Amino acid sequence: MVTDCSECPLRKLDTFETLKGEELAFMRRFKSGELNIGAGTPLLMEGSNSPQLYTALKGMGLRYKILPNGNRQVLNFVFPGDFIGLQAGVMGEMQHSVEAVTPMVLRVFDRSDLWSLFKNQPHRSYDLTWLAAMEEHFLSEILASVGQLSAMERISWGLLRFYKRAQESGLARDGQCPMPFKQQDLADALGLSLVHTNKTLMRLKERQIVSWRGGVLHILDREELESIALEQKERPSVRALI
Amino acid sequence: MVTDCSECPLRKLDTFETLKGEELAFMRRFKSGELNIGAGTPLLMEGSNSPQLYTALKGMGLRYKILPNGNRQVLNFVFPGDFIGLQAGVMGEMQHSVEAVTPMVLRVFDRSDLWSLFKNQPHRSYDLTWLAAMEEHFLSEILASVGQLSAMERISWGLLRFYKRAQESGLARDGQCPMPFKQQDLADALGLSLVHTNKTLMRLKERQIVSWRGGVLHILDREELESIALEQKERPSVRALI
DNA sequence: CGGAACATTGATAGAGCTCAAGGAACGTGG
DNA sequence: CCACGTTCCTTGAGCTCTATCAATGTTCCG
Repeated sequence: MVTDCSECPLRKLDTFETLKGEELAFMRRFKSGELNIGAGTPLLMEGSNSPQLYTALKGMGLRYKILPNGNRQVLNFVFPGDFIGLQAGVMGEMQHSVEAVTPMVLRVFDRSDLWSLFKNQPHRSYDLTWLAAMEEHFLSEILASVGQLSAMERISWGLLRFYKRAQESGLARDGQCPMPFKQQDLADALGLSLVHTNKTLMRLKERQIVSWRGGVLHILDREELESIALEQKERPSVRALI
Repeated sequence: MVTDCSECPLRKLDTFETLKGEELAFMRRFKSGELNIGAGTPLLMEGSNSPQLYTALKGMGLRYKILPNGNRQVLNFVFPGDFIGLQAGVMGEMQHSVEAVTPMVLRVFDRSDLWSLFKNQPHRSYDLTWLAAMEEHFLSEILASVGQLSAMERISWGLLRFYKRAQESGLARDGQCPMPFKQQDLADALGLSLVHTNKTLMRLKERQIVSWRGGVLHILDREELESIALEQKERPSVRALI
């Protein structure tokens, strides 16, 4: 069964208007299919020139870079609703890799349609730029955390951030959300070693601040977690007023 | 004297065509003036909702975030030709601050014109998205370095990257380029302490690999520097083929 | 039941931080 | 032109945090 465009996750961007008839028709032509992949499947590889773009509909994934020394930096976690491959679409080549961590369902777009989108759908192209700016914003937040926080602060920040992201995607309830990643993934995302990540997580568990077992993350003491993570302010959710 | 649009740095993006008459006329209307600021002047503040966008014409600057604990993460260095404020333009609010480090000359654009650009100039709006994707790409490279490299590797990588960037901007010759930043800036960019940054720089100087004095950076042994920085491959410079 | 993948724990070493002080460069005012 | 303050750079000492190494537990699946 193919999800209809009128309920596409990308559309959550439309805060000031819904798709008009003509636009909707365009988007229906734009999409080119749906893709199911298993856990662990690589979706895009660094250096590849994929002819396809994706929107994650279900499941979770991982964006990462492998460095010349073999180390892996996880750039972020892919949630349902995320757009994948904009870089390749716009720059001609992926600068990082993406792989599925759970089974995923993806909406597939044809890259060659991207230019016609810019030509004919200013609203959509504006949304794309907005998306790119958002990703840039999130990356800079991660960079600031990895660059400036201690291990305990980073882990707390990372878990909190993940939870908030899950909330926005409607995946969280009662202070818990799915967390299908490995400790190694979190370590690679925060620039910490696996062992130290584990020990830090242990301390958070002992202190009854979080629990993370069996692929489920519980936030037990959000206030405490926020104070450790140095997080006060909410993330911006306001659209531009143009 | 006002720089003419036909020699605007933004135009270096045009690899497959130059501005046609109509487009050029549009861009001339788009720009709204030129701005001179002194060294140390804050240009945009995190949280501000600036009605202006800028293109750096001359001078250098710094993008950074201040964390709740007072630490500063430098996101990157601003070179001539860089676009400043796209985030605010598209998201409605800056998520980081920008300040001049040398005296700067900036081309000023009016944010309210951005939407008409999307509506009327698909090429320009495509370029903007490309720009945002490029910035995302650079940020992810920095993140990977900060997250995964040792201090010596990071410093080498940072200097090399800076030099390459200067080369692209035409600011480098004979293995040297201007480097008007402080060691503290580099330290904050790479997530290192000032003291350790200094000691690591000293070792690079002793080994005759780089020299950095009086605001000028010399790359003395580029091969060695590249090998320490784990850099082999060139950065991508290919435009999308759409 | 056996093996693979992942999580946990302890011991040890070293990279990088902090503190503290001194030196160099540079602009400013007398 | 020199004294002086400020800013930035440099260096040493000591200590902490985090990485690494090496086992042992645990879970899950074939």
